[in-house]
Amino acid sequence: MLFDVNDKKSLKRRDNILKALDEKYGKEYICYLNHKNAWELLVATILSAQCTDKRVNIITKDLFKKYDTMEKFAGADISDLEIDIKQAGFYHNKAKNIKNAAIMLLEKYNGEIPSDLKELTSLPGVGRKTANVIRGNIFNEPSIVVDTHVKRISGKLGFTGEKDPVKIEYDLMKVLPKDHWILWNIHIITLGRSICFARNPDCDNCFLGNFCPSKGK
DNA sequence: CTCCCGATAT
DNA sequence: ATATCAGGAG
Repeated sequence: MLFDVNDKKSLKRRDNILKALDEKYGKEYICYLNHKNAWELLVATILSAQCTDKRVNIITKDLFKKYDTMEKFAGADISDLEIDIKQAGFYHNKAKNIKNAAIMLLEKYNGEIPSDLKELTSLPGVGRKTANVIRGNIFNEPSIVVDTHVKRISGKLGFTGEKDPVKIEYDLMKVLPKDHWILWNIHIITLGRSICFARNPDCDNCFLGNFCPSKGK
């Protein structure tokens, strides 16, 4: 049961889902990663790859005290930084990427975080998902973040049949009204962590009910 | 497609 | 033991 932009029932079902999400979770652009500025959000988002945001917030609490400027990350001893972020997993890559991203930002961007997708993804460790988090959260640019929850649940809801995150992003751009692009990720993460679990979705207690074609599966 | 990788829940 | 977690790069 795939979404069809020319089908009134599809549009109605989409609107019902968006309305239910808005009423349940609100329309505020909340962020689950603790940060005080754009750079800290970038670091936290790099760390969040294949790691819970809860764990990231534990790590960054001390990390952002020890490295309180971009310059300190740029000059960090890589072995020390690896230990500081080890609990996030993939720590060799992440430590190197965070340090090199800081260096590149200071050299090429005067220490400012760019808003352009190409410029953001040119930074080491920053892919499309991380770049869109920054664009949406820091610059308020309509952008769809396709993470593991959006990938899984957008498929369940019949909003995409794709598996490639970029194709999913383009499908969702057609399905979702632009004022819900940023909200979609926030709402779907909240839903995915509380009801629509990856392992064992709690369909019986899901407020989307029959709006979801995958109910009970 | 594979590798990177620790912490937690089931 | 295994699946999963705000993915990215080679």
